[in-house]
Amino acid sequence: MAEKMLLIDGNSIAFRAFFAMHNQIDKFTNQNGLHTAAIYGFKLMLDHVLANYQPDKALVAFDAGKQTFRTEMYADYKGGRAKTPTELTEQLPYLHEMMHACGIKTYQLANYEADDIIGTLARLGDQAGDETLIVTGDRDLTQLVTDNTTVAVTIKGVTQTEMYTPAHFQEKFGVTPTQFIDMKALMGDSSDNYPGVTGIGEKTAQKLIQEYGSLDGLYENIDQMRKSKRKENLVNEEKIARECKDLATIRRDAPLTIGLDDLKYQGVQTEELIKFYQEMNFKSFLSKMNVAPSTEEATDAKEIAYTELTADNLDLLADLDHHVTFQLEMPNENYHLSTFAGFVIGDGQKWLVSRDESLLQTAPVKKILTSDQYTKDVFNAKAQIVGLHRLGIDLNYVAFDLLLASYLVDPSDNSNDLGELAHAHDYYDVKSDEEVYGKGVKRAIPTDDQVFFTHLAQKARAIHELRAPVYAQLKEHEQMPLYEDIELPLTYVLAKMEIAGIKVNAQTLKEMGSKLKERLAEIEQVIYQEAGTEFNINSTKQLGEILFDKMKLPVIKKTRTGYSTAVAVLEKLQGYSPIIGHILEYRQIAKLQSTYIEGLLKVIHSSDQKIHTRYLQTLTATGRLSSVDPNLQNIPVRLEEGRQIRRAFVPSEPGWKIFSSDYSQIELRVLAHITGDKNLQQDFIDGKDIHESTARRIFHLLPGEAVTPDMRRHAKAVNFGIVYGISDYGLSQSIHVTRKQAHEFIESYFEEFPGVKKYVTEIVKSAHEKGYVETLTHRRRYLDDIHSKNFAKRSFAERTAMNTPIQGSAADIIKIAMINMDKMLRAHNLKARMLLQIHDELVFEAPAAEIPTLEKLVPQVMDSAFKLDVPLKVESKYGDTWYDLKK
DNA sequence: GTTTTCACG
DNA sequence: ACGTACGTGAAAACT
Repeated sequence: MAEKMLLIDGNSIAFRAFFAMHNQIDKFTNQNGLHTAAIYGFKLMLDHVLANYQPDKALVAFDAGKQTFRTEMYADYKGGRAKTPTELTEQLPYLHEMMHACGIKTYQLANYEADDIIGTLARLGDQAGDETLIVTGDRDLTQLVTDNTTVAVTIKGVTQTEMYTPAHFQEKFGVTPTQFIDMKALMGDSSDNYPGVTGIGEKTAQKLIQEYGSLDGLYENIDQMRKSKRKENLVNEEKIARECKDLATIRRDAPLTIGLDDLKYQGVQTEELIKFYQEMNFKSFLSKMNVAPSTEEATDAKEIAYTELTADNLDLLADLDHHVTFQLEMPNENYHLSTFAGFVIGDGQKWLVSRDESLLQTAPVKKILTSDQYTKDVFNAKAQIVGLHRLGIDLNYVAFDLLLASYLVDPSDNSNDLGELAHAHDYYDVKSDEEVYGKGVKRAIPTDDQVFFTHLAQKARAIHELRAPVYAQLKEHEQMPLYEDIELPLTYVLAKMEIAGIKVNAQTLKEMGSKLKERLAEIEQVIYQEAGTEFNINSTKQLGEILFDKMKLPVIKKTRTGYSTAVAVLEKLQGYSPIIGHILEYRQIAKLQSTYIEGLLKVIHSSDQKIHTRYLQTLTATGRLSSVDPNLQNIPVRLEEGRQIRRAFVPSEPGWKIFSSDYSQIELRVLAHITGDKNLQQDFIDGKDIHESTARRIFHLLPGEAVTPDMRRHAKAVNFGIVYGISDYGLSQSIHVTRKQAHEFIESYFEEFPGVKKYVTEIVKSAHEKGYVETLTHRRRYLDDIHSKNFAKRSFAERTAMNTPIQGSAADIIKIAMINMDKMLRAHNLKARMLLQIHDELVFEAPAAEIPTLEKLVPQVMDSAFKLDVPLKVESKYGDTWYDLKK
């Protein structure tokens, strides 16, 4: 029977793995100072391949040493290569050890390279009718491709590969795998250090082989070739070419001492692998296997005692300490709708668990959750508040929220899973939900009490035990005020907003929907006419074929997978055909229809005709909120057609209005404050139109001269660019000027605003030194790529270093305003409710009679949220729907 | 599950 | 020369 064989080029994969992880090389060492990055990367690759390929036979081939038959033939073969770093060579013996633990044979053969071992085995496999996959970091091995042998070459990192089949090979190189060897004979190989024929590179070699079929064919017909320097070289260097062909050819008849029968894949030897991981200090692999990192800790770490709480033993609650850990378990991440699976409550000594959420409504439990006599530690307080609210319980006096606090310590640690987050804190005595509940369709709460209750108790224990270390980190980062005075109080405010929800008129949406549907059908027909065929307009692939293959429109931009058909591209094609305009119109309407009409209709709660979004408080890298299920922070506003959607958002009570206040230019004001730039500050203090005054400065206008609309537009783009971490390229794209002009705008800006220039230099320098940047409230973001050798990655990190303090500080300010606003509404006994936050805007609903109060109060609270060196400006509007807002 | 596109600040 | 504007979420197509 045909079997599947996996052949791995050990040295080249180790090499790739080592350099893929090179920028983190110091992170990967074990207890004995052994470097382990290549071993780690190798295992990532291996797991990836095994999961996707599932071989019956497997082998990792290694080079035996520097001396091979090739170096005998040609002394300089692979000469001139830098010495392999010892940090890599020291890892090779352990790779053999790891492969053994993985149940995979390793092999090397004196005088031969790994390539030849693989070539020979692949031939044997072909003859036996096996299917073979070769994994390598070296493109040379693609010459082994046949109908039964596929070669996977790593692209970047180690898990991404490019699969070479005969067809793909042909497409890529325009020749067959065998012909490719002849190409190499002509063009040589600089990394293996053999020369080929003088003056012939890849393109010429390809052309010649395509023309003559092979090296032999070329030399048989060389007399007919017209006289040229190239012909002269080919004739003079025939011997070299033939030698190079020999060097380039991978042997398929190496004298192996093993055969196919020796390659059976044995599967993982679990105990051996665990021991190996522990020796290598591979914590993440260990935690995936549910094993603690070191042998001592591994013993019985998972054991935990718990008691099942029932209606009959509620008196146990009275014995609890007054500082408890609590978790209401909701299997669905949307806590507005999730079922309840059970809960755990305890104090570090004793853990009480139950599947019966109705026990929460009994007096003793309810007292603990609501009373100021008990402080509560939880994971995701907002989810707990909303979930308990649905059970009629007002959770209060939360002290520690593991999710929220961890996010402040490092916002990139933003897993919503308690187990995963604990693992990130090097705490392993708890599993992730995915491990216990499964994923996809198989996800389910375990029916086995032991399994479920253990998981619940372990989660609670993890919260309890991580409190001290996480608090310590918050203190070290000077983030206690951010946590205690901003994020934790904000959680209650957000919970209140989510619970309140916003009323949406389904009828309005449906009516708009049917009109849009008609228009879509019309435009669709027109497009089919213009294209001369029917196709799926939503498919970028099909659309690309129509526009660029069939209609031969010029290709403006390509994506990784094909033609780009994005708006910017289509706009450039406007003049070529009326179809472009129709496609743009179709896109716009289709977007409204699918995302906003149908999307919003799906999430209106039937019980109250409201939409209850969830704000994610622990997701963004900058400290902004995000909004999901649905996203209410991207409801259309810029174009009138889309803006109409807002007509459906209405007050939830008769006689009420929608009221909204937004910060004007908050990010530029924050920029003026943080940079201390006197010119920028003065413009804000003087209450100027900031884009206009920027234009005035950067275009050096005299007092009487007018700012043209174009000048203002350009200045506005420069201002945006400054906030984003400007680059001349980015600016040139946004305002359609040359890169040189964009560069001049930026230079001029920096001359006029020297404080901003100084800030840009200093924040990047500081980010390099510290590895992170901070906002006004000590919110922190780490920039791992700031030290990258990769220009693109490093540049991105540098722009981020500029942008994050600005975007993040603006987020801090509105968060403070929200907390203060919530207090004010209560202090003034107002019925008004805060419903939405859209980064620089707060949306309320309120009785008409309260509008005058809000018009004074909201701007007052928002203005004074944070004292900057420049004034904050707030503008308010109100109306009968979210669409109808007027000043 | 990933890619492309497009809605928002 | 490199290769992009900063931060998000959702839908649809494709693999």
